[in-house]
Amino acid sequence: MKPKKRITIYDIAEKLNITASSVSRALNNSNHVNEATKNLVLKTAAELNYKRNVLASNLRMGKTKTIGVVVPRINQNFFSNVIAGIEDATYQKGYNLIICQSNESRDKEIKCVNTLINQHVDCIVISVSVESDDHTHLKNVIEQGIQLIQFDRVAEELETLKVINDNEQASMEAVTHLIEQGYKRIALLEGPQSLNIFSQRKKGYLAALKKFNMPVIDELIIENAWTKELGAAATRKLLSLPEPPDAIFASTSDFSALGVLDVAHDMDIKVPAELGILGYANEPFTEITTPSITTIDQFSVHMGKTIANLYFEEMDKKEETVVTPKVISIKPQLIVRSSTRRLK
Amino acid sequence: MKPKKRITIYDIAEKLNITASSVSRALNNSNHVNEATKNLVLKTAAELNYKRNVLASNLRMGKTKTIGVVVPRINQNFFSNVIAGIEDATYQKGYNLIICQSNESRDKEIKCVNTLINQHVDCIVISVSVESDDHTHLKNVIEQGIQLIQFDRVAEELETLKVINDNEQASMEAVTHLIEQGYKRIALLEGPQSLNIFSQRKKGYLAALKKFNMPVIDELIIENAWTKELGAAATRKLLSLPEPPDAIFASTSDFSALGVLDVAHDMDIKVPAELGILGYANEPFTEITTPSITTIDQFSVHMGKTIANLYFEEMDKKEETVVTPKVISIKPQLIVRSSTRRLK
DNA sequence: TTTGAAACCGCAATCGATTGCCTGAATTTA
DNA sequence: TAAATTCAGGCAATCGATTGCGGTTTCAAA
Repeated sequence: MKPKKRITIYDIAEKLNITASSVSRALNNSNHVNEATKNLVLKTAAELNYKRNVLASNLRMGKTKTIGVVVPRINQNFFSNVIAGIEDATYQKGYNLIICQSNESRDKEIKCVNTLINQHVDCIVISVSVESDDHTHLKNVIEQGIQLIQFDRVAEELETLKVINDNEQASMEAVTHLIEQGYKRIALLEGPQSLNIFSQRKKGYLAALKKFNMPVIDELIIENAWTKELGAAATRKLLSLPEPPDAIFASTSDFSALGVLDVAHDMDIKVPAELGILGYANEPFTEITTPSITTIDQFSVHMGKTIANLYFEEMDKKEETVVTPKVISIKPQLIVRSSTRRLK
Repeated sequence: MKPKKRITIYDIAEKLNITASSVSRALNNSNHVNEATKNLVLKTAAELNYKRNVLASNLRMGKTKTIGVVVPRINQNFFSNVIAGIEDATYQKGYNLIICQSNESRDKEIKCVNTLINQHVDCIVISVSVESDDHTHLKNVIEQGIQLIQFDRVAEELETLKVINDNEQASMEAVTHLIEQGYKRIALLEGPQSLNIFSQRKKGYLAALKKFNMPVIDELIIENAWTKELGAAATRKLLSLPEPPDAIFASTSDFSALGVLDVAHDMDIKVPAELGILGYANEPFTEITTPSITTIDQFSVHMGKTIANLYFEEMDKKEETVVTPKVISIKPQLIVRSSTRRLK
């Protein structure tokens, strides 16, 4: 209960009859100290169990070796994996992570970003919320000279570092797979088109249809079906059409694919024979449903590590004048499982 | 690219021809400033878009309004939910969260804790790793005057604030349920007994058997079966016994229960008719397996909020001399699903 | 008009670490 | 031997916000 007094450089200085300046230089391995004194300082620092006061250092240096992360939800598999990846890579370099969740609310996102700016984090990593249409708060980050890295859901018009998935390509491959399995009427569950990831996935869907000269049927495209419940509702609607689809690509998430599967079970529709189901994100549960769900893996932990490494690379070359807003695109992988495999 | 100069209290002071002291007092709503000047300061602060420099304030005040969280793995459903709960509750009070993962390694756990101490966090929230047997690093936290809150997996001998589940009670209810469903030979998959949570669950298992005067059969208790793979291996061993069990309580996690289910499927054993399966943690996937898995919900998000609120309560009464190491126990809830329901 | 007490506000120190500048000593070069 | 470097280390300012102490002003009571 009596907070033990922490040892400062002044304590060390006093003990060795030198000034704090020299102690500081010794601890920072400056070449303006005698090798002998340096060793002496290091030795007594260890003896006294000295720990640098990070607060003081931060204030003086103006940087905090801290990275702020803003995600819609911490407890969503994709995001917690990305965070785990970031943590893993940044930890090794002695960086800390401050985590915020925007809860898909623009207001909270703005507040989170401002908090992080106030905390003087060295870098802000963000995946924007659905509501987020205006991006002045992100521009603020850049104006403050804080490195900004967007991932997954990004504001495309902002020229920042970005780490994204090639959603369009993945989506096209997914739909191609469905077509190759002989599905003829492929429905699409789409998410809010204001988010780049969802509009890209739609593009991929359209591209695949075009490639195979298949018609785009408007009634098979359902807007805003990005939760399990919305996915289920959309499925009921689709399956009651005069000409129902024979496959549903839940491009928004595996959760909506799960909603599709539930409804199929309820209506006694055979998957994959009568209905193919394809999700997105490779949530752990997709492997263990009956039938298991074909989906797309986003390499989320790897994505986190990539983000961290991108930051460190950018730091290393900070003196270079040419600043190119680098975009790293990770190619997701189609994981074919039982819910769409009806050939062979 | 030109980091906009931030406004300080000196800028405000200069503009208003007063000293920084007064500005500071005005901003902190001290009653040692004239109401008029206070308003003037507030007004110009807003005009100049002043933001308090948190680093300076932290240094001066010696506290950071930051809570450090150490968990074995961020991307494990239970922990990410607890974190989400903590974040939710602390955010409202203007606190930040620094997150670390120990990866179940004692070394990394120690390093994480030391980092958090160095960062002068106001509170450390931790769920210890499996490897963690020696707890001097936690004692350090207390010595530094930092509030320590343990949750879920706790070092019982340390007198700290704790938020835990009543594992024994939950486990007993679970086994009671199995017995009531008519299962006669109930196996237990147990985790490392060095962790309190696992030994408590074993106690509950034993207590339930005793209550119903059922014998404890050693060969039905399998040590160290706390992953999906280990759970599967244990199940193969159990089911090849001369007298195999008719129910398996995977007390370690739903993942090991999933391993059990997989093996049952492979061996064409009917669940729940021939084998009852009971897991722990109410992972999302338990609801969607075939059959769905009976499990125990730990109210993880609520647990996170409880942790945060406990901290704030403790802060409020910090002046009081009597410091009682409070323990909050949350009663988990048995969720009965298909994998154990064979009556009615 | 004097006294006393609030009420305001400024001064200067403090929280520790860092760093530019300067001085004196040691060493090298001419 | 004198001049030019180099090297070590000290001084003091700095990063902004906070706060104890003391001084000045204001206003009311005597």
